[in-house]
Amino acid sequence: MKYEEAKDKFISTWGGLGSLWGINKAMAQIQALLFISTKPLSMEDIMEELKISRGNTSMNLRQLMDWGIVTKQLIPGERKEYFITEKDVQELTRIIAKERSRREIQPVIKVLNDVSSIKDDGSEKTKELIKQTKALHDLTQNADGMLNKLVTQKHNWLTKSIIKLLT
Amino acid sequence: MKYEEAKDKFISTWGGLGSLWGINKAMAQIQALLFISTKPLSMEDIMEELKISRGNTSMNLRQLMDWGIVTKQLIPGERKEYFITEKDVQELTRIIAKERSRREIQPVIKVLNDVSSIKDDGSEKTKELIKQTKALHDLTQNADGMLNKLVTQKHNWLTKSIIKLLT
DNA sequence: ATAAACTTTCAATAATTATTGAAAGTTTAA
DNA sequence: TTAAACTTTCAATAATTATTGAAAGTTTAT
Repeated sequence: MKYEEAKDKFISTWGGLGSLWGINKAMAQIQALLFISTKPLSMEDIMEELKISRGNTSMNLRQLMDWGIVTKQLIPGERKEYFITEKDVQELTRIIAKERSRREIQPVIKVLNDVSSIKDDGSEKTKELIKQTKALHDLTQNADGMLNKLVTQKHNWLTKSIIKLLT
Repeated sequence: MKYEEAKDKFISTWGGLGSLWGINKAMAQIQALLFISTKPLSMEDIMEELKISRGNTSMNLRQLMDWGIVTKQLIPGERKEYFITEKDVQELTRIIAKERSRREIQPVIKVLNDVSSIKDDGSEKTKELIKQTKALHDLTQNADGMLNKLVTQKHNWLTKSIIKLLT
């Protein structure tokens, strides 16, 4: 496999994974492109490389910046804006996990908590609703908490050895 | 909040979460409905409760069975097929994690491995592609391995205490 | 102040994905 | 074997989501 082919394969696979996760394809592809680029890229560069429109590029870059994954890089003497992405995968994971937790998991935990807190009127179906949503609530909360802990703290010897144990 | 309202809220929230994950809304809602039901439900029951068509119900039930989350329950003397879902959240998580790993994560690991294995021609951009996809490969593989470990093994004292530590 | 260089916005359109419903298929009972 | 009871399939359609491109907006240099 040659460089160009490998690059395209990486970008399109990463893009596909993104859309599978509710992150849109263009957004994932822009991130992928920046991730393997050796230098900051302009909007023009990105449009050309991925063959997407100016508007699309602009909107998705802004989203990536909202997420905190991509930042502007001003190059002295240049009028254009250039962009770079976080290159450390550990840090990237941390940001993504945190953002997904905030946007997706937290609201679900809230609803599960509300639903599982309805008054028990003694009927079998109410009991079941309470019991099952409570179980889901606890699980979701634990999983989310674990994810944040694992991912937030820079790896110290303890987490390192735990991961070793589990891996 | 009354039972009916709580039920609807749960089903629609769960459905929304599903679509956020690339699982379609109807599929997630059917699972949610079965999850809080006190008895097996027929296709008719599901169609009526969720106001979706027969075809839609049939297809999505089949998908849920493919995933191993829902099973047919034959009721003696009844002609119709009835359905139930796994009620233990721990087990549900195990099944879903395994399935997502198989369908989504594994193919990505493979591509990352292929891409990061291209021949190093000495150029800076090739080096960067190899380095970054390798980092992503390792991370993805570790995360996937951890997920499987955490989720596959029934909780014994060790994992329980690790979770306590992390939570 | 003006214009060139660039970015953002957003209504229109295209692409994708989900849903319907009716015809075809299957199973069971008599 | 026939017909009723039920399920599956799939082409058509609807709903949703992504993308374009040109007009409006902004910033910088002169």
